[in-house]
Amino acid sequence: MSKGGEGASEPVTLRDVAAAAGVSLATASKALNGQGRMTAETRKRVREVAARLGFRPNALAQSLLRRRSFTVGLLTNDTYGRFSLPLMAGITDALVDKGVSVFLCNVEDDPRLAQLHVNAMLDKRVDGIIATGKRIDRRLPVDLSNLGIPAVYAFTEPDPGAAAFVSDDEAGARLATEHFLGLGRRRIAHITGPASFSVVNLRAKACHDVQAQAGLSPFPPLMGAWSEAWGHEAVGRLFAGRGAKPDAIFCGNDMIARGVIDALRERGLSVPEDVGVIGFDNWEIIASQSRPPLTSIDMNLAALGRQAGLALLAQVDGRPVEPGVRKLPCRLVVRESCGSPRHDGETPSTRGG
Amino acid sequence: MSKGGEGASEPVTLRDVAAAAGVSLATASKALNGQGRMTAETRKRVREVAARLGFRPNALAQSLLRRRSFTVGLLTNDTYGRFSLPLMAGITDALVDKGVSVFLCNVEDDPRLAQLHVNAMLDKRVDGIIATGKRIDRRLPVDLSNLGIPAVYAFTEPDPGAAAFVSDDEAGARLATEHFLGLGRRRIAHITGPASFSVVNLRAKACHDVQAQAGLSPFPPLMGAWSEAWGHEAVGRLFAGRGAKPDAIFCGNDMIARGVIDALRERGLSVPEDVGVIGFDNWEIIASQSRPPLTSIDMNLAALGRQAGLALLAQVDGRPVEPGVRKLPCRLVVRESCGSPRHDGETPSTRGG
DNA sequence: CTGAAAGCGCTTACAG
DNA sequence: CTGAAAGCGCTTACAG
Repeated sequence: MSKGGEGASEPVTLRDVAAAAGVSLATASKALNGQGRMTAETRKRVREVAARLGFRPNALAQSLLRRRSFTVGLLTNDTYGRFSLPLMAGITDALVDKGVSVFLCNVEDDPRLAQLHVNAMLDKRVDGIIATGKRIDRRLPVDLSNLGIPAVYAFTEPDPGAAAFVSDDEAGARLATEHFLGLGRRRIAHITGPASFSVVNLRAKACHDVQAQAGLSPFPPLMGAWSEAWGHEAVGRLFAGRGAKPDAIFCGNDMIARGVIDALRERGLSVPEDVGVIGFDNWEIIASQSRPPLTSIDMNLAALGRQAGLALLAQVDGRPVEPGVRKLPCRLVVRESCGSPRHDGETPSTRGG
Repeated sequence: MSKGGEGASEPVTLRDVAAAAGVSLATASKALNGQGRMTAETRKRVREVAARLGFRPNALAQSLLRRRSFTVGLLTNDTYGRFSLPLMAGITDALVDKGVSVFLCNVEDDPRLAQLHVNAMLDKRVDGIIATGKRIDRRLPVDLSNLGIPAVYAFTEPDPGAAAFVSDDEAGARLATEHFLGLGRRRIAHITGPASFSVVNLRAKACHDVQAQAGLSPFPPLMGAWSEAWGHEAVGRLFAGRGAKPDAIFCGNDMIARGVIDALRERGLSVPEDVGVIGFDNWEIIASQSRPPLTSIDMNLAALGRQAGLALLAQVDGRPVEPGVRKLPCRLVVRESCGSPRHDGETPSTRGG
C-alpha cells in the first residue's frame, strides 16, 4: 500500500509487471482486468506485484485498442465565468468518477480559434464534445453536428437534432412571483435586462402570467441593461409617476437587484418591509453581501453540468438520448430581502411546464 | 479544400491514405511529416489524397510512439472563478497554438478528489501539470513534486524547488500609491482584506513605504473582510474621529472599493473630487459599473497564465526553468475614480523589486 | 527514391 | 489454467 511515488523517470509497464510476477503479458493483463480464468492465487500475485511497482496502465495504449479515449472536449466562449465555472465543475465532477477527463477549450467568439480547438479534439479522439456558452440563445462559432462524435449542449443554443440542457427560466420566474404572492404581496414589478435576450422575454411573460392568473393586473416589465445602474434608474421610473407603487420587485439578475435595493434605500423605503426584492442567478458573492442579503433564483448550473456530462456519456455508450432542449428547474434561495413567508403551509413550487 | 466532414463513422487512417495514394504506409507517413526523401511529386500526391480524405492523424497513436501526449493537466480549487478563468484562458491560449490541450481538473479542497484527478492525469500520460488556486499563499491539497513529470504553479503556493508565477502585489500597491501621489493627493488610506492573507500585508507595507519615502506619515491600514460591507464600515471609522481625513483610499479589492464609494457618497463626499479611490483586481463588471467607474489594479492574470503555460512547455522540452517564485507586474487601469493626472510628465511605474 | 519490419503499451480471440 | 500471436494507428531506423 505504499502510495509514495518513485520519482519515476520511466513509468513501469505491463511487461515489467509480468516479468516480476513470472507470468506472460497476456496473463498479467487479464489478472489486472479481472478477465479470463486463472487461479485466484495467480491473480492475487500479479495484482500485488503491480501495486508494489506502482503500475498504472497507459491510457493512451488502452484507448488505441478500445477505440475510446475516455476524454471529452468542453467548448466555451465564456471568459467571464459567472455561468461557466459552476457548469464546468458540475461536468468534471460527474465525469471524473467514470474515468473520463475533460479538455478545456476556450474558443472566444472566434471561428478560427474554435476550429483550431475542435481539430485538436478530433485529433485527440475525444469521445464526445460538450458545448457551453455565456448565453442560452446564442450558438458557438462552430458547427458540431457532423463531427462523427456525439455532442451535447449546456447553457447554449444547440444545433438542430442535438440534446441541450438549459435552465427553465420561466419556471424560475414563476417561482419568484409565486413567492411574492405567498407573502401577501400584490403589486409586483419586474426590472430586467435587454429585450434582445430571449430569457428576458420568457421570464417577463411568466411573471406576468402568474399575476394575471391570480387576478392581478401586473406592471409592465422594465427592460434595460444587466447593470446595477439600470436597477437604480428603473426604481426612479417606477416611483416617479403618481400611479400605484410596487410592494415587490423581481429583478433579472443580482446586479440589478443591488441597484434596486440601493435606490429604494435612497428613497427612504426599506427592504423587505416596504418592498420585497428577488434577484436572479444567486451569484453568491453579490447576493450574500447585499444589505439585506438577497433572495435569489439559482439556475442550478452545477446540476445542469452534471446532467449534460452524463447525457454525453450515455450517447458515447450508445444509449440513446432524446434530442431537443431539456429545461431544468431553478431553485429559490431565500435570504432576507423578501421578509418571512406566511406560515400557511403553502410553499412556492414549480408548476406546469 | 472541402472542409465538410463526412459524418465519419470510422475515421480514415494512414493506411487508407497510403492505399489511395498507391504508396506504402511508411512513405505516406514521411510524406505528411516532411520526413525522409522522396520526389516532390510523391509528397504532393500523398498530401492531396490525405486532404481529400479528411485524414487526421490519430494523436493517441502518435503519443504512444513519441512518449509525449501533447496534453497537460490543469488543477484548480477555485470554483468561484474571479481569478481562475482569465488564468485558464491565458494557459489554453498559449498552449493551443503549440498543439497542446489542457485537461481541466476541479479538485476543490479535497485531497481524495485531487488524488483522483492526478491519477487520471498520470494514466493519460500528460506531459506536465499546472497547479492553480484561488489564493497565492495556499497550496493545493496534493503533492506534485514526485510525479515524474514537470509541474508549474500559477497563482498558488508552489512546492519547494518548483517554478511559480504570481502577481507582484507589492508593485501593484506601489503603482496605486504612486498614482495618488502623482495626482497631488497626500493623505492616502488603505482599506483591505483580512490580515491572514499574505498579500494583504505585502500590499499594506508597500503602500506604507511609498508614502514614507515621500515624506508622508501614512494612515494605519484598515484590515477587515473582502466585502462591500467592510468597505462601507471602514469609511465610517476613517471619518469618525477628529483627526486628518484622507483624500485618497486604496482598496484591497473592487468590492471593498464599491462599499467605500457608497459610503463616501452617503457622507456627502464626492469621488473623485473630494476623495480618490483605487480598487484591486480590475474586476471588469464591478469596476466599470461602479459610479464613477473605478480605477483599479489589474493582476494581468491572462498573461500570467500564458507564461506559466510556456514555462511548463519549456520544461517538457527539457529546457531548464529556474525554480522559485516569479512575480509578474500588475497594471493600473485608469477609469474615473481618481480624477485626471497632473500632466507633469511623471507617470507611475513599477520600481525596484 | 521507396518499402518491409520492428515497436510504442496494451488487449483479446485463439490455441494448447 | 496459461501463453503466443495479432493488432490498435502510427513512426523510424534500416535495407534495398
